[in-house]
Amino acid sequence: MNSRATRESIVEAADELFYQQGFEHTSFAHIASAVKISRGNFYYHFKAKDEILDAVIDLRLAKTEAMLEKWEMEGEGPEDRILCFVHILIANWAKIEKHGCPVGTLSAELIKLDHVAKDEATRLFTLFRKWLAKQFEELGREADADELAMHLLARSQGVATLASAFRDEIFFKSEVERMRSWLASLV
Amino acid sequence: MNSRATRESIVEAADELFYQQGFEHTSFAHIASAVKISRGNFYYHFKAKDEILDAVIDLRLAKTEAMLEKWEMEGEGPEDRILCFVHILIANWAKIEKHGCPVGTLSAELIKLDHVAKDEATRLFTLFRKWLAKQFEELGREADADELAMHLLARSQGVATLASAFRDEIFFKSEVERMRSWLASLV
DNA sequence: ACTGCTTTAGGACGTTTGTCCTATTTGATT
DNA sequence: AATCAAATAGGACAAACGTCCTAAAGCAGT
Repeated sequence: MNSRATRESIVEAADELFYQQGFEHTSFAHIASAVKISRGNFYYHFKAKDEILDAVIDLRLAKTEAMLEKWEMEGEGPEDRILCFVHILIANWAKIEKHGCPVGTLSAELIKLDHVAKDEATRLFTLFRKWLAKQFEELGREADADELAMHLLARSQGVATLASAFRDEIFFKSEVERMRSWLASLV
Repeated sequence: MNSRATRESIVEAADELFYQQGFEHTSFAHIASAVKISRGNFYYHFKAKDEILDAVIDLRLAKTEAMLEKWEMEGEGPEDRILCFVHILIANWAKIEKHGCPVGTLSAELIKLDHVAKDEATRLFTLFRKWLAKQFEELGREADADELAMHLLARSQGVATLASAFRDEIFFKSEVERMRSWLASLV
């Protein structure tokens, strides 16, 4: 098989498993059996486990960038685009309930492990931060755009954490509604 | 040494280490060297690692209950007491920056591991939830007391997550200020 | 068919993990 | 001083971990 194709299957399987069970708890054997290749073959594509983590983060960064660009096209105005962000929470509720927010939980785990890639993981947050700030600027909030972006980001994180701890969809949806009305109150 | 005293040192060392490096990443050897006892001696006090986790959660539950009771005495009114909650964020900033919120990060890790004790960890959240709801009731918000409690809890979680990812004390304090003015707007 | 590079399989390695076992020490009671 | 349960130390154990090595298979271009 093509080297690139195998590499991509590894990264995608690792991406999924890191999200579902965490980075540290996911072993090479686990990824190998998911991709259906031998353990030894790994080291042809990656020199170490940390390299897979880097590749996974890069993949997530790329996917996120693509998603944000899509919203940039779709949303008719800045408020509309920010609502796109709020609505991924609802769209991904089933996964969030089971495994939390993919950005927040990875970042938290790497911070706890004091892993070298923890700042790389934070870049995922930065992507959303910058994008949201841009929307708030276009909304006429040049002065506090970044502050508002961080505020919304923080609320999403909190909602994801608590909703998955309590497995409470009612709370989840009521908080999303709260964010919408908060957003409406800004305009 | 007294059996109880040793047991307590183990639990306290484990509590600290679980917070600093996570439950899974902390090994028996690590706890043992912190308490300065032999690895083998562990199994006189605990049958398995999970039992230490249970003991750690129980310890945190007890400490939290004591703290909430203290606030119940100290705070002059419900608003004052809720402010006590908000202010632990500031008081614990140094630790939060390094290791996140002790409640949220443990809960998130156990959820990710799909660990049997994950619901036990959620009880820590429940403690704060019930206590906050009680304060909001006394504030005259009987109708939506629990919703407000969860809202405040979620915001604290989000702030802790983001502040530790970005190591940003400015954002941290501005969000705490935001919570205070939100609280004031309720009265 | 042959060659040479790419890709894979499978096992060996040294460590570390949680767990268990047994011998020894400690300390209170007689 | 003798006794005995409580408490500890230290090593043995299999399993799992990340890593490395080598031989074989796949697959082009000639």
